[in-house]
Amino acid sequence: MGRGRAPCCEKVGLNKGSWTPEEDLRLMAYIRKYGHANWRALPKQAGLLRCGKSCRLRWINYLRPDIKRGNFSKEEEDAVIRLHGALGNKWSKIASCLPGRTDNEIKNVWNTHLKKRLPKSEDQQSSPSSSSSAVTDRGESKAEAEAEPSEAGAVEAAALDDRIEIPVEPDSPDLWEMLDDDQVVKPLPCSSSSSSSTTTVVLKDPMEEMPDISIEPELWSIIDDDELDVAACNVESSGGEGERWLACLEKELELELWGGSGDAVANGHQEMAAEVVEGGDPVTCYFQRSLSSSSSLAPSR
DNA sequence: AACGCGATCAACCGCAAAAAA
DNA sequence: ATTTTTTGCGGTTGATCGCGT
Repeated sequence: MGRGRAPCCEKVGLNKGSWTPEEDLRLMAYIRKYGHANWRALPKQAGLLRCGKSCRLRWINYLRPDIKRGNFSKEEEDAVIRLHGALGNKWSKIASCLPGRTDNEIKNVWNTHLKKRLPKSEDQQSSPSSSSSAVTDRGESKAEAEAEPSEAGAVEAAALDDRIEIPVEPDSPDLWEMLDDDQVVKPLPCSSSSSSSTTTVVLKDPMEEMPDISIEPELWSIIDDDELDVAACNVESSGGEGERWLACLEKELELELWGGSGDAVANGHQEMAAEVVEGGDPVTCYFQRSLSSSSSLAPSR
């Protein structure tokens, strides 16, 4: 092993600053397909000129599909104030009590709105002694709110009205391996009407919470360069370019991941995994593969 | 219309903790 | 048990926007 602490990434030649739509696309596509087991290796495998740390931050604070966007409600603000009184500047702890809100977002809201709104005396008022009765905006106990997100399933699921239900072959372990925990709400037993050999997995709909992104024409040509058949998406034009792009991404990924039939799709994933190991660009590979198999994957509508 | 200023928020930086070797 | 690597956290910065003068 090397001496001393290695830098988190090779800083030279890496992009900094705001993320471009193409970078977002690459990161989303990669994580949805392969997850984020190793942030350090992720940028290279995803073909991103970014530090792993930067990718992680972008995913957690912006691209994660369960991010709640928009202004904080009064209840959320109250919860932040109470929790800050109990926990102090433990933004990640506070964020864990507010599903869909990130530590960064809460920190910003506190520093820009809530801190100055509080009377000076009230800064000390919400003391940790009140923590036993500290409740979130939904009235759950603090202990409950701090439970693992996956264990707060009922609460989380209640906030997710729109989902994608996808039949998955139970005897395709590689498919299950690729299911990101963040994406899976819960497995559902199949109804009697559906095939007895499949299990339905409920994914959060990433389209639901996505911000509007205006897409430069250049991005389409970039995607075209990767041979993504945009026209095949056939998304209604009323959705706007951002929605069109995201819907296209969603459709492509879902179709490639789940829409194909059985073994062919599973074999494709194994091949792709091998390409990743060999240092290829999985996103580009994905798009290229998508094209080559588009005849069987093309949406019918 | 132009300028200055404050507010907002995404992203970066450095450190510490946790995990792995 | 120690060292190295990776991840996560909190503080801070910088770009952008909107409002007032």
